Amino acid sequence: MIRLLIVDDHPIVRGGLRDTFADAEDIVVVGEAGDGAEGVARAKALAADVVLMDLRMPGTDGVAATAILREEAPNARVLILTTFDGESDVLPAIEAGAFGYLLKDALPEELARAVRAAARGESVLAPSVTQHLMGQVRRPGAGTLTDRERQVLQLVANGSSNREAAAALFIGEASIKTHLQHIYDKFGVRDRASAVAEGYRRRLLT
Amino acid sequence: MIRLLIVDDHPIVRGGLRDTFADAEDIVVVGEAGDGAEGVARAKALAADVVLMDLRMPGTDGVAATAILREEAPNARVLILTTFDGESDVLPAIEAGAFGYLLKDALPEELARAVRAAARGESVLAPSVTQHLMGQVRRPGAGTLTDRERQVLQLVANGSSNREAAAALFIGEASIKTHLQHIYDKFGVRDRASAVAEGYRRRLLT
DNA sequence: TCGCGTCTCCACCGTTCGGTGGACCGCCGG
DNA sequence: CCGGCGGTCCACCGAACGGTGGAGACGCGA
Repeated sequence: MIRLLIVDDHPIVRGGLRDTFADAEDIVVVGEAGDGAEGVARAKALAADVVLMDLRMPGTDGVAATAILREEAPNARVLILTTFDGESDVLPAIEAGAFGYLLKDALPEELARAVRAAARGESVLAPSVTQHLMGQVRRPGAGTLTDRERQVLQLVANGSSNREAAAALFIGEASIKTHLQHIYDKFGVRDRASAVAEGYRRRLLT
Repeated sequence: MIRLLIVDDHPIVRGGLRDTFADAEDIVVVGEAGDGAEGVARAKALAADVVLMDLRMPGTDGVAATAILREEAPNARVLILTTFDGESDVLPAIEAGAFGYLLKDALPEELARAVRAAARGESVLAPSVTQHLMGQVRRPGAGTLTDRERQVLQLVANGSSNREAAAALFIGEASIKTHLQHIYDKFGVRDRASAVAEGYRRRLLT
């Protein structure tokens, strides 16, 4: 019998998931949690085998909770279940130790299969996620901005001139220009406006 | 008895919603749909009183479906139910004729109350939505770009200089500059980079 | 230990951009 | 019928930006 814990901040989604596993005779939902911290606590207290975890949650989010669980309850296999197939969250989640990454589009049967696979220690990825993951591995580094570059781009998107961005980061204007040049190179663009656009398209900016 | 139709592309969410209304004796879920077009068809066929509609769906999205329903089934009251409290979707949805705008954070009881209110012809808005709506009404028209301005902004986001954008639209460079100035005024920004950022935030750009 | 990546900074130059204050036209609605 | 809005265009100026080609310092991993 697989002991399953559901972690999602939406009561409706929790209800739907609980329902989904009601028919599965080899899976029992041992508990629910509404945020990451609660999820970690319950996973330990209830000795969950598999944790179905939402990514976007108030407070401790899914990635952080997954990382904590890897440390404190290594027996619990985490399955990420999210609405977004946006590229940005996949890698952090997997780095944090998630066993799978599923989309909420998934059919109930797919979910049950994924839970069983995770319980066996196998990995399950949604097709679109697999594709994206391959794309990442293929170009290691390229197309990824450094932390500093992201900061600069965010400031520029918020209306900072080079001078203002420099002041905000306590560095020289020349450094801002260098960072921007590197961003242009990585994105294949020629000016700050399209760099900002590309930043939004790659979901690096909010 | 209130006849309720659920329109959402996620089976899990549909299941959770169906569950939510199982207890309500004055509400009966008469059907479900997985996209906007299907939702419109079912709303008409099933004579739904209230339609609980997700915004983000493949194909016909919630806003489009709402607009069609206003035309073809004016008796059906549409309640938008979405994960995002992002500013961008509220106005289009309400303009399209939605009776309410709720977030999926809502508790089951709140949902039931909202459905009953909509059936009575009242409007229900999530608190954060109300706040945003007031902010919008305060500046009527301001913040909306004209078609031409959107075209210019899109070109700029794609890396065009003023000269290139002018060539693309077969107008003079001076006109591009004028359009950009108007965009800056409307957005409250000072340069093209942050105008592009604002364009993405308002979901005017893709 | 030796690279490689990251972050920092410099100078110079041409080009582009942003700000301002206009102007004219066509169209629609009061 | 006239005002407002959207679209087009003009000139001028200073400031900011983009391009180039460097360079030194640090830390991490091979």
